[in-house]
Amino acid sequence: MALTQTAEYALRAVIWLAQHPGMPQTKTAIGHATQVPASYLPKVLQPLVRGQLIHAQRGIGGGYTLAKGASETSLLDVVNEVDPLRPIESCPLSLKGHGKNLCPLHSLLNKNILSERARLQKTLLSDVMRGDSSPTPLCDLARELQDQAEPSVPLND
Amino acid sequence: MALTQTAEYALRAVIWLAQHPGMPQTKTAIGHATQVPASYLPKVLQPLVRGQLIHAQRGIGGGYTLAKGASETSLLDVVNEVDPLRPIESCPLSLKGHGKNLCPLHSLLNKNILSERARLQKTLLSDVMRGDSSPTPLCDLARELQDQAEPSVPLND
DNA sequence: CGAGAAGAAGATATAGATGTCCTCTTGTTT
DNA sequence: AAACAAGAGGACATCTATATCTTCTTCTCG
Repeated sequence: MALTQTAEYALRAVIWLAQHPGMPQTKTAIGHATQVPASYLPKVLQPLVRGQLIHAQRGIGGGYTLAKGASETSLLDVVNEVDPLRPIESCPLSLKGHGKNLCPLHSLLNKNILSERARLQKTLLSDVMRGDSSPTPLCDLARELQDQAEPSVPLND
Repeated sequence: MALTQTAEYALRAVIWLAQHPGMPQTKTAIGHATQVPASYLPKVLQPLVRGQLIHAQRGIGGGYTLAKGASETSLLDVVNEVDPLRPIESCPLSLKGHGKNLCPLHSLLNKNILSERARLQKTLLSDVMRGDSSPTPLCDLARELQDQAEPSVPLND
């Protein structure tokens, strides 16, 4: 997989937040809607809080909210907080960096990383909130869960 | 990292083999030259043997050799044997596949995977054997080690 | 044919990513 | 101020990728 599981989780959660501006979402709500383990969400989202991408509010009525507008945050911003996507600076084979001279292999691998970064950077949260081709922002399941209203008998946590 | 460590190891080893056609390279030689743990190399290379990309010869004078010509094997062929790079078929959120309808997020992530695949597929071993910009095939260290002739006192395996 | 060199294969260790749980702190509401 | 809801943070469990080691099989050479 290109991204780590944790990065995937962070993206799903933040997209969910973007879809609910001004309405704090608890970890339980987010976890349920995006199929991320609710007990793991604080771990995932905490770097985003530190990075000022989202805001966490304690107390009754609290939860997580997006810190900025959906069109001011790129997917790369999110990914970089939880799982920094670094270009290859120097060949892993040599202890001393080669400076900019990567061997052909690592030069190619680096192109992949750079292109992946570029695509993530170019894409804003607002770009993935509504589908052009597909109708649902995250996926049908999430949408269905949302429509069901809050479950009266919440699953464990 | 985009590729797993194991995939990186496999690529380094196979490139090394491509640089020594017809000369069987032992795991010790490969490991030393490419900075891959020699004790781990059989694990890494075995899928490539099964996939007919390389050939393993036992006995004195044995070792690993490339099965085909350097321009008949792509980097993707190698990567796919040790760490298959699969496109996203269906949204991970939904248990039932959505068919081709990925949500905007996974559609984007999938584009990254496809573009990575395409670049790896387009690149043949012969393309990374000699550098256009950088002079050394793998990296300086590997080249230097090669030039030192076989070490008279081999490091532990 | 016998000895030694080399890969094959499985058991076992280690490290890091992932996930859970419990306690503490913070903030809101009454 | 008291009660409670909610995130913060650390201890701990689990799973997977990575790495090692030992034994077995196969092959080459004398």
